[in-house]
Amino acid sequence: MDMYADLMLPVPLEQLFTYRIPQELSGLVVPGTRVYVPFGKNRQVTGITVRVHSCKPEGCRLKDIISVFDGGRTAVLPKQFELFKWISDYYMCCPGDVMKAALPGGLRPDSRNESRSFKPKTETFVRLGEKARSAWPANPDSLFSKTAGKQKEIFLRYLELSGYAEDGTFSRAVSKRLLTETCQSPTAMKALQNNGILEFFEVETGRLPVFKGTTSAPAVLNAVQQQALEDIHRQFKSKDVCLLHGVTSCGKTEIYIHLIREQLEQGRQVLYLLPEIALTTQIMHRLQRVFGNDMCVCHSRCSDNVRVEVWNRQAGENPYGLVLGARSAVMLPFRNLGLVIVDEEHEPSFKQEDPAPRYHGRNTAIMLATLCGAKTLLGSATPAIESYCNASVGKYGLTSITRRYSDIEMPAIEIVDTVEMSRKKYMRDMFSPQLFNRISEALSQGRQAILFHNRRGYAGVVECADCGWVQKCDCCDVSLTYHKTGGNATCHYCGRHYSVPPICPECGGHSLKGRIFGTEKIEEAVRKLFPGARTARLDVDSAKEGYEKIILDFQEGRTDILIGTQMVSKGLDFGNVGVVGIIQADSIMNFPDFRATERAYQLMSQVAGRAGRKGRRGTVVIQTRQPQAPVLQMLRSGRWEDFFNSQMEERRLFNYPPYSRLVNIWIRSRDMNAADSSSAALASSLGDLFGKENVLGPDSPAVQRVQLMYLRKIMVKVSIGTGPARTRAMIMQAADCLQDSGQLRGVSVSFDADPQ
DNA sequence: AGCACGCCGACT
DNA sequence: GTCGGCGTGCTC
Repeated sequence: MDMYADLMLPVPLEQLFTYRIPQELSGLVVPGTRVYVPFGKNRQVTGITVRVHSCKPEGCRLKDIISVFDGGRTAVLPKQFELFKWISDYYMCCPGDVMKAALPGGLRPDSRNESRSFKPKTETFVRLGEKARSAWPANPDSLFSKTAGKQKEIFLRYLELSGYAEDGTFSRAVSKRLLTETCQSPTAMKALQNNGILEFFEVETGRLPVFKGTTSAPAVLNAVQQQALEDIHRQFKSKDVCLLHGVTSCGKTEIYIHLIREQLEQGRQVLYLLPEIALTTQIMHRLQRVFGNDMCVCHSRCSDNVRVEVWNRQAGENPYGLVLGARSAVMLPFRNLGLVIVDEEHEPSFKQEDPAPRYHGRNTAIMLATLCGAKTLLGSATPAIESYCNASVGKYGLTSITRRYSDIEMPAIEIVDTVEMSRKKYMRDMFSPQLFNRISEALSQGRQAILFHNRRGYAGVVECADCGWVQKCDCCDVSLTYHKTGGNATCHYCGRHYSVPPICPECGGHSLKGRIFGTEKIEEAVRKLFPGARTARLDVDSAKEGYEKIILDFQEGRTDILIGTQMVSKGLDFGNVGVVGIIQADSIMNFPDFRATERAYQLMSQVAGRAGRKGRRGTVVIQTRQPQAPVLQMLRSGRWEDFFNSQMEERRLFNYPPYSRLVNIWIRSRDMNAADSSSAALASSLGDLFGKENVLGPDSPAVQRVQLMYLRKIMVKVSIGTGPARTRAMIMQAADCLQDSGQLRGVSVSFDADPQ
C-alpha cells in the first residue's frame, strides 16, 4: 500500500502539502524528518514531515519525495509541531512562515541555495603513515634518506607535539595546521605524506565554542534572595507561570542560577530568554562559570552554521541542559524542558515585528513550557501591565523583591520643571540648573554621569513649548502626530485628522510644536558646559564603531559623561555613577502609543537604576514640561502598585489590553486607490463583525510609502471573551469576503496579533 | 515567496 | 523582427 506524507513547506500558504513516499524511502520518512521534494514547475525545497498516512487525497496528482535527510533522523520533535501550529493560529500566519523562522537556513536547502546549506566544520589531523607504522618503533634515521633533513625535522617535531613517550604511546592529537605553522615547508609535508610516513585525516570538530575555564558552585543567596527562591517554588506548586517582580539590581540573576541548577540536577533542560543580544555576553560569562559546557548561546548574531549545530545537538540524544538565547530560541527542540526563564519580560523587543510570524517571545515561551509540562518564570523590575495583571488575578504566581542587593539605596529622584526654568531664563542649552549642579558635583567627587535622551520618532508631536500641553486624540488617548504637508495632526490609531489649534488651550501660549534635538546636540552642549569632562556618545550612529569599547571606557572610568539613547538603559553595570539625567522626559511620555506611559515608567526606572551602586546613593534628575504628570510622581515614590492601577483604569476606559486583544491588519498596495478602497471595505466588514467601535482606521501610517507600496493600517479591539481561534476565523472571513467580491488585485493583507 | 507564462515597448 | 518589462496565477 502506498504511503503519503503531509509536509510543512517554506512557502507562505495555509495548507500542508501531501507527497507520495516512494518504496525505497518507506520507513525512513517519519514525522519530524526533513525531506527534499519537487515544488512547482522547476523548483526543489526542503519540507518537514508532519504526518505519515495511507489515505490518498482526492483530486490532485501527487509528486514523489526525492530524498530524506540525515538518514531519517528526526529534526523536529512532536511538541514543536504543536507549538508551530499554535504560533500560526494565534499570530495568523502560515505554517511555512513559522518553519522559516524556526529552522536555520542550513537545515532547509532548496534548489537555489544548495551552495549555502550546512557544511560541518572539520580539521585535518596528522598521524603516522603506513610505512612509519610498519617500521614502528624505529630509529627515525632509518626512515629518511640523508638528504631529507627537513622531513626528518618535521617528523621529530610531530613526535614532540604529539607527546610521544618512550613506551611508544602518543598522548595528543596534532592538527596539520599546528605542524605546518611550526615548520614552514609545504613541500616537505607533502613528501612525508607521499612517502607514507605521515598521513592526514579529517575530524569533524564543530563550531560550538568550548568553555575551558573551571566551573564553581553558584554564590550563596542572601536572605532576601533565598526567601524569593522558596516563594517561587511555592508558587510553582499551584501555578505554571510565576512573575518575579524585583527592583533593579536585587540579584535576580543569582536566583535564576539556583533554579537552573536544580533543573539540571534533575536532568531537565532550561531555556533562558533575554531580550537584547547586546547583553548576552555578560550573562553568558556568569552562567558559564557555573554550568561550563552544559550550556550554549543561540541568538540572531550567531552564524547560520552555528545555529544548525545547536539545533542538531538539541534534537539529538545529548542536548545541552541550558540554552541562553533571544526570542528565536523558543523554536529550538527541547527533549525534556523543565523551566523557561524570560528575563526583562516587559521588553517590547520580545515581539517580532516584521517578517511573519509576528510572535511574542514571552508568550510563545509560556506556550512552549505549557506544551512541555514545564514552568515559566518571568522576571522584571517593571513588569508589563498585561503580565502584572495576570499575576494580580491569580493566573500567574507573584514573587516580589523590594530591596536592592546588599541594601544599596534606591536613587533619589528630582523632577525639574523646564517650563518654569526657561521662563526664569535659568536654562543653559538643555540643562536646568539642578541637572547642571548635580553633574558638576558628581564630577568634582570623581563620579560619573549618564545623560539619557530619547529621540525616537518624536519629531511630530504637537506640544506647547510654554506649558507642555500635548494634543491627543479624543477617542484613542494617544498623542497626535503633526504633518507638515497639510499642516494638521493625525491620530495614528484611528486615522482621525485634527487641526492644530492656533493657541494652546491650556495656557494660551502661541508656540505649539515640539522642539527636537538629538544626542549630538547634547554632547555639543556638554562639551561647552563641562569643558574638562571626557564625554562619549552611545546611540545607533556611534554604535557602528563598536559600542563595546564605549561601554568599557565608561565602565573603567576613562570617560566621565556618557550621553545616550535606549542603549544606556539596558542592564549594564556601572559602579560609579553619581547622577543620571533624563534630558526631556516628555519625549518618552508623549510617544504616540497607548503604552507610552507604561514604557515611560519602564524606561525611566531602568535608566534610574544605573545611578548609585555600592557606596553612595545616586541621584536621578528628570527634566520635563509636565512635572505634575502622575507617572513621574509614582516613579519618584516607587509606587508600582499605584502606577499599575492607574494604567489599568486607563486601559479599561479606552478598552485596551488587557481588557481587549489587539490585532493590527496591514494593507499594502502599489496603487493608492486600491489601498484606500480595499482597506475601507475591509474596515467596514470588520466593523460588522466586531462592532464599529472596536475597529480603528484605516489609517495611513507616518511612513507613507515603504518601497513604493502604500500602507494602510486597521486596528481591531477584540473582546477578551472571543478566543484566538474564533478571532482568526472572523478576521479571515472578512479578508476572504474582500478577496472574493471586490478587487483585491495587487493588494496584500497581513496580520499582527498583540502588536507592541 | 518563487517561478513560469503571457502580452506590449526599444533594440541587435 | 526579438529581448525583456513586470502583471497574474499556481504551487501536493
